[in-house]
Amino acid sequence: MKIDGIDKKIIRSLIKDARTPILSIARDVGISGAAIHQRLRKLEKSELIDGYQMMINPKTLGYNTIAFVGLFLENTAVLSSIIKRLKEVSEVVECHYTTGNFTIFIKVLCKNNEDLMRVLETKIKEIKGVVRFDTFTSLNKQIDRQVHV
Amino acid sequence: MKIDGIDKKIIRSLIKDARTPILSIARDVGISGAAIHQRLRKLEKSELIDGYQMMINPKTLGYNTIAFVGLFLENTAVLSSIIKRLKEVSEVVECHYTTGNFTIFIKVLCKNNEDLMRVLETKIKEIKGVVRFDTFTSLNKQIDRQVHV
DNA sequence: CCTGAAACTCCGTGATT
DNA sequence: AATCACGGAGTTTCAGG
Repeated sequence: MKIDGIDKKIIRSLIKDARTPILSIARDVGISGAAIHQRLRKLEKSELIDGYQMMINPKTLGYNTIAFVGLFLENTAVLSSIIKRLKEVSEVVECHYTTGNFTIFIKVLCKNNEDLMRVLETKIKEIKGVVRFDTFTSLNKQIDRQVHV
Repeated sequence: MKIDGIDKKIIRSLIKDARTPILSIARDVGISGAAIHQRLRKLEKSELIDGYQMMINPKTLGYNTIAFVGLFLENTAVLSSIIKRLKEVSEVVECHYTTGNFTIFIKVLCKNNEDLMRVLETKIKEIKGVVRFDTFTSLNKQIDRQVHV
């Protein structure tokens, strides 16, 4: 997949604000709206673009605690069924299968530390196959961005 | 901040696709476009909405490796200058100040394992104040979503 | 908090270079 | 791969219930 400077400008505009009108990008870039439209269609077809999302600020909903939790599993644990159970825990917003000390690594979003404890104790620890876990609580998110284009 | 069922429908539509026309949401919900527009303005003012982003699929650009890296710092390390240096490393897409074993926890996006090694050895290890780090490489992202609304 | 209507802007496509 | 032109659609604002 090769993208040129104009594509980069389109992408950067839309990463910053996905609702930027095509025509306004066109004016910025200096070519017609139809041309931008064509390029965008091509980018979407190439699967470089994985959709457009409204971003929610979790703090406004009272979610103030981010934690990363590494799970240690029993040797006999069935991975797919653990993933399935984790999907049912709405506080789990990311889940990775990893190398290193852990087997599964998750990112959890909770209201506060007590809520985090509750989620870990009543929802994560209860999952069959999970032996123990290590928790890293984020006090402050300093960087949050996408792949550099 | 209190949001009702209609707000939730608007938010869910736009999380799924930030470019969904207001009028199409209006038809779904069964009220006028102007009403949806008004609610959206209010949600934006409330800071519940943190913008709209085009989502890039890193794999299409050759970025196939996600790693979480916990950094151990010298006691004398100056946090703000380390953050500043990390911002200059484009592969670092998230950075948290954490409790637990580490001081700083980052998420890194690289082309492959060799690239990850290069970034860690030549860009992270070189930062003054960073003593050592633990790396967890994601083999597979199973869940990736936003706070539940 | 909603509606309908008006004015404005944008989108998507087809024909053309 | 860009342009223009055009009809259909979406956005935004406002007066009014």
